[in-house]
Amino acid sequence: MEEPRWLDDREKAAWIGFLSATNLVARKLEQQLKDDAALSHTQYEVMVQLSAAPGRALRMTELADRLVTSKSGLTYQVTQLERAGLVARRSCPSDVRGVIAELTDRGMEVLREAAPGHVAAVREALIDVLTAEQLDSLATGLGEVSRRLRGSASS
Amino acid sequence: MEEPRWLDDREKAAWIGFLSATNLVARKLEQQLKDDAALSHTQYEVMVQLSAAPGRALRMTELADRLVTSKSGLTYQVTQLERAGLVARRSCPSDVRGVIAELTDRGMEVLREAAPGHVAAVREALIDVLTAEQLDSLATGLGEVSRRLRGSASS
DNA sequence: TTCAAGTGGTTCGAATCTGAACGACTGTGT
DNA sequence: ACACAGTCGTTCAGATTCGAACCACTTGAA
Repeated sequence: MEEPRWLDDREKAAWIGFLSATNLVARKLEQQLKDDAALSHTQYEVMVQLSAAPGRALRMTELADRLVTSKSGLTYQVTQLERAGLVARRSCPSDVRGVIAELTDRGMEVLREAAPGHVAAVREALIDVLTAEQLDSLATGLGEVSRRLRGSASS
Repeated sequence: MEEPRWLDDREKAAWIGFLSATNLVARKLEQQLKDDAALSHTQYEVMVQLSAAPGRALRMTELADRLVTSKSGLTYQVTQLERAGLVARRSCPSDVRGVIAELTDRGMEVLREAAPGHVAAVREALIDVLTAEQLDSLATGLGEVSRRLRGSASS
């Protein structure tokens, strides 16, 4: 049994900062969206992805990958958004099994109304707190972290 | 209605990196702990906090604050850990209302067994991917983010 | 002392998430 | 053509989360 390499002080500080910032920011944004737009963060992210996609539409699996969520979780959320009239399901022309989620006009409108407040909250909680160097480090470092972690996903 | 300050490219990269790294790392560690130690990440964190506290014990509220979770969520998890014999509830001497969660010997043992694998996973997913500068930026920047966000919490 | 306001933890119901199982279909190799 | 492994999205049961309501107790002020 090898003695594990424990985290030194610098590493521990980074890890604790990451852990708590992660939770606190998520919690903050969740609340902001719930209060100001009656949306969960997941729902908001679904809509953002769709709005940026060609034809405002994406396959379910593609969407699940981008959101880093399970397929079943996405099914649930898309159903909720569909009930609210913000997203519509279409069947995929090239694959009968496939389902395409499409942002409706109403969804686009809701997103446009929600976006400014959400961006402001993101700035307040995270972006505007960091220096330019810290921003670059975050982008580069966490970008690399994400790249490596993608490609070991499942269901 | 003011035109909101949208995120520029650097900011957007940082935000997207943060978002996806957050989800991917959480998912990875959740799975590692489930597979290797049959613990959820929340449960593991409860035990880590307790193990580092004087007397291996903390008040419920204090614990909830440290974990950035709701009081009811903590009640649930502590109950689970109690059933598993890893944590015990004691009543608080100085406040009859209070409840103190204490790590049992068995809990300490389980934690000791789980820790090496978990630290290794944390290294692999995050710490060892970053350069020394990025680590410092993370620690400093996200530390500040956390500090600011604490102090607007609720139950 | 006494009262009002606040705190600590639990309980409850509702929402959400996950993995496994499923049914339907695709695509490849033979 | 044909099997057969893989993919797509859904459904299901179970686990977890949250906030609101609640009760018991504490605290501070009158």
